[in-house]
Amino acid sequence: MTAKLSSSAQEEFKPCSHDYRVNCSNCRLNSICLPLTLESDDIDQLDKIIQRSKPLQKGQHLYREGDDFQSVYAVRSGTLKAYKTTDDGREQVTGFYFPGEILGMDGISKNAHASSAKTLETSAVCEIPFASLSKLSSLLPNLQHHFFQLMSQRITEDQILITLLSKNSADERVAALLLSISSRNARRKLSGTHFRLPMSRVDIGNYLGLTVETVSRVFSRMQKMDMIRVDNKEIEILDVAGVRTMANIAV
Amino acid sequence: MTAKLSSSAQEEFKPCSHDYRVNCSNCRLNSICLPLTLESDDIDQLDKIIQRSKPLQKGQHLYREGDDFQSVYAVRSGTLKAYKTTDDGREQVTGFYFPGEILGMDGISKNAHASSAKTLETSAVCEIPFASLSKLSSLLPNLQHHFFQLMSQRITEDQILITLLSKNSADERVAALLLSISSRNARRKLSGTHFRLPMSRVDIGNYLGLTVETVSRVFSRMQKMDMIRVDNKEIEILDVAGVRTMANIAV
DNA sequence: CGACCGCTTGATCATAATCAAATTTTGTGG
DNA sequence: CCACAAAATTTGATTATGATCAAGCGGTCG
Repeated sequence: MTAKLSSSAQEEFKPCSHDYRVNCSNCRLNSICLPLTLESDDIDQLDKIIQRSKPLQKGQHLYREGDDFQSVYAVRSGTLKAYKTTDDGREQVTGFYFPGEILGMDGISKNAHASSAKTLETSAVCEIPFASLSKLSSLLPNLQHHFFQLMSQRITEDQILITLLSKNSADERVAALLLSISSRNARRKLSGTHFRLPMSRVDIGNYLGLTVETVSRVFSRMQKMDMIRVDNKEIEILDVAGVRTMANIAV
Repeated sequence: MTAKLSSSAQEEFKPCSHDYRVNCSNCRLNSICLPLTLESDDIDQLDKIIQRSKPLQKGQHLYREGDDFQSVYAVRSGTLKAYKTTDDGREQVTGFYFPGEILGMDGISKNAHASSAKTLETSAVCEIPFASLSKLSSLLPNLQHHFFQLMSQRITEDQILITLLSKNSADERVAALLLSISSRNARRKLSGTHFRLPMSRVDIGNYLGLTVETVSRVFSRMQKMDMIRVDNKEIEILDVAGVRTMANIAV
């Protein structure tokens, strides 16, 4: 299974990763990220509490399950996976995080991170100290509301995953993941039909409750049906309607 | 499979369902519910925004997917299930809600309920208008923080369910659900070893991603192994350690 | 160059789904 | 309170989906 993809409409995605003058006001992600609903003055206040780190290398941890909870994080560039370790030492991938998305909110309830977060490629994040965010939220109703919305959205999306795992076949799960990644790319003005999967087949299988072999077979089958073209991690969706039909869900 | 259970250490659970003088201060659930972290004065303020309804009959909806989101709800007595309807018309049960637990938070993100909620038996709820709660949260940092914690807890619990669905066998899933219900009963000072399941086998299967038949078989198997005694909806856990071993998870 | 890793493909097996039917429980009306 | 219908649950037989076991391929890195 190696259909060479010509060139990849790829993330030339370093939204100022190395530019320390970046701030929320001029970040190209601000329309999908935390500042979403804020007025310009309010964004400046938010900006003051945010800490921008230097990029993390592939495979580095942002935090680990059990670590003291101090902050939530917004992905600035790259991709991360969140995962829990089960009692018998296995791993469960609970989510993938793309630029503009917020992770770490599951640490609030116990004041300790409930999962680990690891980069899948070189990535940069904005650290948002939760104590400061809470304080600011009390002052800015828009911010408070938006953060409530973000948490609620996480709940809603987890419920969609629950449904997927509970009711859908291997084909449907894989197709749904492709559509999810596609729409998240499109949201960031990247190609929704031609992209590079930042995660391994193992991670995909783990996330979807399937084995690597099954994931691989589904990709092969979809390629044979001319729904997608697969070249290693490069994916081209050739027949969006077909993939939607296979997913059998509204994504 | 009919091992008659002598008498049921049951919920004589009407924490003042019909007593309209009830308020958060004197509610016996206040130590596990929303007022958890509040000072007495603050509880009174919270109390003012809460609306107590008359009991809902079995099978009634508290809200439906798509309804305008106005409020979250605390269960006062009885049990509810939350469920989503998939595109092809099937149902996915996303959670069961016992007294002291909060539901409806998934409606915040889109300002419309993302799932439906239906009573499994006669139940009473406290309605908490979200606009008022938000406003009050800005004034009471403890309340804001506690509500953030509640949402975070929902996320954490959903992730546990995701892991269960993704990695665990039918036996493990059913055993884990029994332990979950057991511990939630214990939290309310009810028996953790002898209780009545408020939901049907269909609902259990639906929630756990299994068919009714499989759920029934697992119950039978557990009974044959003298881990539990089953009499219709009455469950007695005879061998807690055994059930824990079968669940193969820390609940 | 060779070892390793990630991915793919094939063959076989096991778990839970599906199909089918009996049995119990529940609800309703007389 | 009983009779009957409808719904829920249990049990059995068979099947299908995806897991497991096994092997090979291709690329990368020391």
